[in-house]
Amino acid sequence: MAKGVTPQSKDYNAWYTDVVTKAGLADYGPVKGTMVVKPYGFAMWDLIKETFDGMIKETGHVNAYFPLFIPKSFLAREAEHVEGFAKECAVVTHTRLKADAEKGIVVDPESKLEEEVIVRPTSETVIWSMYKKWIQSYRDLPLLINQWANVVRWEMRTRLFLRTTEFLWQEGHTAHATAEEAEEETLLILELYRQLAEDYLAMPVHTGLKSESEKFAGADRTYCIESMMGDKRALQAGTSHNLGQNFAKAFGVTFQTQDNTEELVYATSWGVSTRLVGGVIMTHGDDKGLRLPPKIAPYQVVVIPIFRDDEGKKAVSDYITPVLADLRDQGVRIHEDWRKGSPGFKFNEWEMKGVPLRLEVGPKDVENGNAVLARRDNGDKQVLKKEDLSNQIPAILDTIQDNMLTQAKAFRDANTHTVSSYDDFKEIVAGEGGFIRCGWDGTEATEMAIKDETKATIRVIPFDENPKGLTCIYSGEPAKHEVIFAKAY
RNA sequence: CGGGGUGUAGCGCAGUCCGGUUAGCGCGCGUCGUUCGGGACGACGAGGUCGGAGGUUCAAAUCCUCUCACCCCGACCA
Repeated sequence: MAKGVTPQSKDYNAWYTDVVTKAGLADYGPVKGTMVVKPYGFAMWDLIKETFDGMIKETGHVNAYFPLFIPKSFLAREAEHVEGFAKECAVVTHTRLKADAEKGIVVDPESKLEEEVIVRPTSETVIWSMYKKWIQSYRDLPLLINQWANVVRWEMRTRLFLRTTEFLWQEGHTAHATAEEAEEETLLILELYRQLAEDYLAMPVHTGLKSESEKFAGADRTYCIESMMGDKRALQAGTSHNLGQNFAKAFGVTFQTQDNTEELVYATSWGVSTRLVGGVIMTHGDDKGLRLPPKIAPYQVVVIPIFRDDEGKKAVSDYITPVLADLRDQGVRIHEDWRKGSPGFKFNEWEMKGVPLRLEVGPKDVENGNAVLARRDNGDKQVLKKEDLSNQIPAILDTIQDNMLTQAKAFRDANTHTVSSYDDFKEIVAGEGGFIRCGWDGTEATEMAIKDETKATIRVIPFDENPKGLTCIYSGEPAKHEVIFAKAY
């Protein structure tokens, strides 16, 4: 592994790419814009997945799987939806290749499909085509299905984890008898996303509503969790959509009510993706590399044994193994690095990989009944008695988890500005950056004008807004909403 | 799709302007030895269709033509 990463202050984008590749999270795939998630990165995704999967199951959702391929015509059923996704769809037009003397291998023109098939950019359309078959009566509702899947959006500019041509996510698709229930579901999921982000990823988020121009194509309303990265730009980390009756209309999904009338079904959809991994990297990372919150760290503790020869190695092993067994019994994820090589090298490597706690065990410790524990979140190093390790370490991991959220929140708050003049607004966006809270008159014209002039967009209309007495930052009209502007990923 | 750039060992690069021994360097990799509490060192070694095709020439990584790929910057996006 090459030494170090590009410092954040020098080039944040280079820092990000360095961390992702050097910490062994992901690599570039052979097709432009594709990503190979390497084992260490996938372990993070697995933990995120397990966590959220548990949350949705506790709230009555079930998993299923719908096909990757969708008839092209389905996409066009919902007008806004097609407009939103048509430009980035991969299309399957043929079903086989054949050998060619000159070019080696070519698409067999004989195999052209009657109806072309698209690779799902999201699954609303296939799912609602099926829901039409499955829903007849109010007794079939609510239908609360989720799937863990890959989707393809042919983006022009890609970045590992943040925006790749193919990515992994979960997409929930629910059907309800009433508008109220659908809204309740949308907000329930948003709350689960907030918990996932804050309680597990230690990533503080604003919750709220997207503006019309930023909402999902085909939704009535899009709610989101929005967070601040280390370069003060915003990351949309999860979205929960109230789809109203739009997809029910498009696919003719109706149900019979208790009093025997026919009504259109209400829908929601919601998703979080591998982008969350990128969010964790950019929320917590520093110039030494990754810093992982314990709850989603593949390894919560890395053990660096220090020894000279086989005899010393055995002494350390005999000394520490029972302690590690005890910790593992408590559910602590531990990695032991018994490789040959200098401890200093290993320290740096595991710091790069963001392991929350490092346990150093060497001859001095064996002699004195100690071990050295170093925290990744704040660099603290302390000597602990061997007997204290197995009860102290889980507690310290909790402390680290809390501290990382606190740090991230403090950073976000320190870089959030409340402004009342457009000059100040522009100065902040062009200069130090960060989130800007201000009044907005609620018009798309204002939103677009600000975007054109500054590149900042409305990230969220937060639930905790207080527009009373505010005027629009741009038009000077009375503010309809207090919103958060920022440059976004 | 516009503008800019780069393709030479696993990675990062030099060499190309001005053609000429066996194509180099750093990191990494392998073996052996000494090291080992904050990125150790030595010795030996493996590894190349110089992005691809065609051309000029006694001779091409180097010159010419064509082509492919990727990266960066702009218009779209979880």
